[in-house]
Amino acid sequence: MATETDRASAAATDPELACPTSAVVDIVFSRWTTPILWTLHTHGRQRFVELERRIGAITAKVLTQRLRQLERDGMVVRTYHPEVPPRVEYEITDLGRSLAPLFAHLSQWAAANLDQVELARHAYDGQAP
Amino acid sequence: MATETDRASAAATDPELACPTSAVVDIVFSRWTTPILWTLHTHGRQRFVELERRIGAITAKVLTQRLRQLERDGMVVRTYHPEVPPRVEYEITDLGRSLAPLFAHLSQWAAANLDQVELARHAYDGQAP
DNA sequence: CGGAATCCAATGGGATACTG
DNA sequence: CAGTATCCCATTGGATTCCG
Repeated sequence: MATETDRASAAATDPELACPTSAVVDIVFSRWTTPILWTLHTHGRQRFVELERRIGAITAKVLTQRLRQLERDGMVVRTYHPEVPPRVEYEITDLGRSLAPLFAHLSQWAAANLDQVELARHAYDGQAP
Repeated sequence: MATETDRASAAATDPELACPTSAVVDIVFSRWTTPILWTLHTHGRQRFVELERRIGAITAKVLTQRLRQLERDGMVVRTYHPEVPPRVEYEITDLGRSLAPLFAHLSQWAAANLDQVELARHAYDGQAP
């Protein structure tokens, strides 16, 4: 709900006016979302702890938050198994999988240009400390 | 400088271990960077105030910060003209322009799938408030 | 196990005022 | 004009504890 409210407040404070990609960025490129989607994509359906361990540096709290957001955006499905101990599994959806070419494009750009960024940084840092 | 230090601390706390695209995300998809690059790409070389006005909601402080970062990463060149009043022009570099296909891919994905995200959100919000 | 709740420190970003 | 400096608030994220 609150669709037009969202849009209104977003248009008031967000960069969407100046850039048509901003909406996607907020959905897909929030912090930790790419590692989560990547892990779910490459390792398939898995439990909460598995995700936690594979990603490594993330805390349980933040992982939960990001998974909730991804679930709400339709990128991930959460399956709760009422057992003892409880078991929860996460899986990437077709919508989430549709990002795969985009991610490939991204890592391709990285492979081709990341060293140029490094060079630019060294040049910038080395001229006026 | 501090390259290996950067890498070490990044590997300790960042999601790079789990996702090869994280490095790019930090460079390209930080807040406000896509509107800035988009504006520079579509309107060409322009002054600080022009950027400020076109992007709209951004403050001068934040715009300066982001421009500095983009300059350091080699995405933007800053040209200072020592006049009165001073004049500063910003322009996108070839490296920055190399992101154009990626941005196109992004907005293409948005056009095709953003409504699905909306639907997922409504479904999620409408089931268990 | 998979969280939710609480507390707390760090960071980011806005508003304002000032300067070369 | 193009910032820098300062203050301040809101949000984020970490650590910890507790629960079904």
